[in-house]
Amino acid sequence: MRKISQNIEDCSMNLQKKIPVEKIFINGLEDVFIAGWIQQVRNLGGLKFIQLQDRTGLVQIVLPKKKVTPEVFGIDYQEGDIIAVKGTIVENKSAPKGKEILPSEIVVLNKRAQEYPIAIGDKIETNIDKRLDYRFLDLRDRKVAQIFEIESAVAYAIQEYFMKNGYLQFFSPKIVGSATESGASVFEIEYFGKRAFLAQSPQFYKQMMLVAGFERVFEIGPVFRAEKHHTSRHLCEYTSIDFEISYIDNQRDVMNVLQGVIGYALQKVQKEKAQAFEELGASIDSQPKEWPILSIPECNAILLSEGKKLDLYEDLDAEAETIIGKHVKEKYKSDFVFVDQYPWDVRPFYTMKDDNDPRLTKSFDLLYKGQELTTGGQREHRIDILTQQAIEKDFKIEDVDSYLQFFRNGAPPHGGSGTGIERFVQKILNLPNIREARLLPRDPTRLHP
RNA sequence: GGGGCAGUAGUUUAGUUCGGUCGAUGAUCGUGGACUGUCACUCCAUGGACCCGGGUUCAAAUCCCGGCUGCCUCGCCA
Repeated sequence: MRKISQNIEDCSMNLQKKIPVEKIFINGLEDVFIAGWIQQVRNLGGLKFIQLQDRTGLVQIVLPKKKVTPEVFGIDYQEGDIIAVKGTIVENKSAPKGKEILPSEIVVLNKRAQEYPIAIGDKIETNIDKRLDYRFLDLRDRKVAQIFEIESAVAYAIQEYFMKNGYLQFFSPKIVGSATESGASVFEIEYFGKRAFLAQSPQFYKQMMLVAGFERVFEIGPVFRAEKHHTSRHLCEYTSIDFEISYIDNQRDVMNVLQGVIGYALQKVQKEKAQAFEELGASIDSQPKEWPILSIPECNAILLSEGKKLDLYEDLDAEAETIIGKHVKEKYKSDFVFVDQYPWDVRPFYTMKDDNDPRLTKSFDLLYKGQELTTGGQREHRIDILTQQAIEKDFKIEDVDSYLQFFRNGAPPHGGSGTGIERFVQKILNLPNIREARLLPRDPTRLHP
């Protein structure tokens, strides 16, 4: 026994064959082999309890002095130690869920070298910035880990939806040579003596792929924004879910895809991560079949009735988004609303203008629970109009020329959208700060770890 | 980029109003001990802190100035 605990190589246990904690009480197992870290030891003298945690859950190991070997009983177990346990499932009324593990053998795979630098669990809530400094330990808290179990499932559901619907997944460069889309907000880097930038969006590459003939493309990847915003909903680096499709009649086709993919992801994650939602005390409300669409003029009318006056050609501010979100929740029982026909003044030059009012566009925002989740719309594919619009937005033609080049050779009518996955997860779980939904956030002051 | 508030043990929190009673509170945690059914146990003992720099003063956790850091908020966005 002692030899084993000192040398894993000699261990008779095959660690890769350990059983996930969530699976030990199903399938009528009698003997189990599990491994994880010690979440807590409760020592009652002649009786000890170890709460053992692995990725999938928590289980109680019971150590009655008279029923386990002196070796197993005598080990100085501490919170954070990594142990492997062979044992028998025993039933006991006072055990959690009525079942616990009586160990025949315990191997300490690694002892902790210090106490935790942050508090894990419900007793004390450590501040978010300190938790982020020690994110690897913060994630030992199931409530934190479940956020990323959900994010992982969301990402997978989205990929699955797109793949099933004939989209091409592609990967665009994140080091780019020009920063035309939104000059002020890019990070500048040095690239072998040349100026380069971190991609602020895959926008141009998505469109390039459509000109190439792929018709339906998507990418889930990092984007970078050099904005010194101090808010609970912005990051300097986040993960963008982007898609772009050809042969659309108008922005409604983009909305349909968006409702399809977001709706699918919600439905799937709710089903597959039911346990996580339960542990987090979160749930997803059912949504109407058709998500409401409100034009900017319609939104203005609603805002006016709520006592808030906004210029027709102005962007919705945070307060306005909240009001609209509340309105559609009450009226349509929907957490989602498309705000359509955004003003031209607040949209990029490649946005297609509205057919009837050139001060509006064929673009929209998708609001989720009163906050902007997605921006999308139809893009201008006609080279002469696109060129004109670039000039209108004060671009020098030579700066956008490589982009305009796509459209000189024929581009189909097209559109698409971009969604921040962290914001999506934040809103699904009603997290107070987007940093909770980003594993290792980058903001204007945080660069580590 | 603007505005507001804050920084006290490993974590968290009281104390700052009105400088002295602070040799700094409580919880959690660590260490030592007791306990055979705990439920992020209980009980006993014990350990550990005023963000950094300058200033005012007989005296600074407390007041002033600067810096750094954090939180909230607005703008902008996803």
